[in-house]
Amino acid sequence: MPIQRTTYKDHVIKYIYDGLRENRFKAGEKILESHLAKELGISRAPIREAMADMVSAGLLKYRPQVGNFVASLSAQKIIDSYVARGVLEGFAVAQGIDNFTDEDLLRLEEMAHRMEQFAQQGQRKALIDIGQEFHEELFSHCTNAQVVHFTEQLSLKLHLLFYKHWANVYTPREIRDRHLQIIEAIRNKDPFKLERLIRQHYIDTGHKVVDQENR
Amino acid sequence: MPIQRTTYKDHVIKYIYDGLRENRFKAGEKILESHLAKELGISRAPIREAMADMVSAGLLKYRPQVGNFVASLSAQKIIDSYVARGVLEGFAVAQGIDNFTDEDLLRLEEMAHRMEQFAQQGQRKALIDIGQEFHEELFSHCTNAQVVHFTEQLSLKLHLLFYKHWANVYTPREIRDRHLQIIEAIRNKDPFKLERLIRQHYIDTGHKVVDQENR
DNA sequence: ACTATACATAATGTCGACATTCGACAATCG
DNA sequence: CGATTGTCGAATGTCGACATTATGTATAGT
Repeated sequence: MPIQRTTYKDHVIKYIYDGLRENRFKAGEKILESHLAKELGISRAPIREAMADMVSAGLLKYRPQVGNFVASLSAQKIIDSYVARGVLEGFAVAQGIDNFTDEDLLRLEEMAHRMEQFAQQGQRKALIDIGQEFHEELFSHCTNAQVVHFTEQLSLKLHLLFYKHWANVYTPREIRDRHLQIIEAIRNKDPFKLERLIRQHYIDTGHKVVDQENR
Repeated sequence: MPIQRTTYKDHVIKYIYDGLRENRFKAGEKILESHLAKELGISRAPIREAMADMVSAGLLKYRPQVGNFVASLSAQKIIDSYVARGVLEGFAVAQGIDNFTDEDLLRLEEMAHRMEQFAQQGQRKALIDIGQEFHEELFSHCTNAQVVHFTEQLSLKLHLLFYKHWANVYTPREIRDRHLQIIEAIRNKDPFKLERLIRQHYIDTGHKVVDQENR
């Protein structure tokens, strides 16, 4: 694997992203280039580039001649993002339905059960990591680069919400069963049902996250 | 409509975009910042920002410490993009199927017939403009901001190919009939068929564009 | 007291220059 | 002669400063 030289921009992106996750940058708040520049001891150039990147990722909002603001995710936008993800992932997985081997399915089943355990034990981070792994495995058979790209873009945005709420949205058994249902649909080689199932799963999750958010 | 102050970056984006359309920038070719800077008589800063934007739009490819290159759209990538667009637009239109009025449908039908005429008369630009209008009308009832965003991003990329090939991909009658089919599915209030229809339409188009490209 | 204008402050947009890194060619060695 | 290493030019990454613009405040006018 070719290592790639890390530039200041990447550090700044990570810095802002972590700040968003830790809620140090609050929704709607303006992020001053000069503040970050002084804070990180670098010039404004790499900071501008980093923020431009995060704007295109949907994490920041940019107003010309004014500056960059933390994107405020309204309930509707959250739902829209989850729906979009469901549409894309539903298609992606259904499209590659014939490429799953029995071993893939066993591995996925094992993950589903481990997720249940972690959820029972309240191990948030482990649960989220396995969840990520599960969906990466699902996606691994998708050959459509464009769909993969969009989905990754969405992941970046939704991961912030995931991290805050996902662990509380479903009971451990629900988590297990929802994932087992998907596996079952793959096993039955029913792409239409599989696509509908995944799409609906994300729609449900979106609504639940919003409910959790308005608390 | 609030006018927004135009900055150098926007001009540069348009400049590069036009260059791509006119094939002055060839696929795989490197675009030098200093070259554009001298050519446009401005500094490198706005040019860097413009190119970063086009990278996130998928029109350029960026290699750290090396520079920006014109994204070379392989046959597979072209197909992938059309498929992705079909998936998104299929969902978007189907989701808003109940919001179409009879007048909307009549207007769409009229467009379909005008498209046939323009195609017969070889009026490429008019044909493409109407086509754009048709799809905007379809999309106008989609309330999912995220889906709309992705689709706009794709439009930017596909429009380049559209502009080169679309007019030659279908016969005038095919153009009319394909669009009338979509209208008919809306009229029948059958969201599942509608979604499949639109998705398949883009998949077909993608393959035909690729065939046209390899000539 | 309220509106409108003018001003002051501060942030963004842009610039030119320097530092670092890449890619190609030349030189060296086996 | 092929491969590796060294060198050099050029392009990107970053910087600090200046120009332009937005926002808030003070002032003037009715």
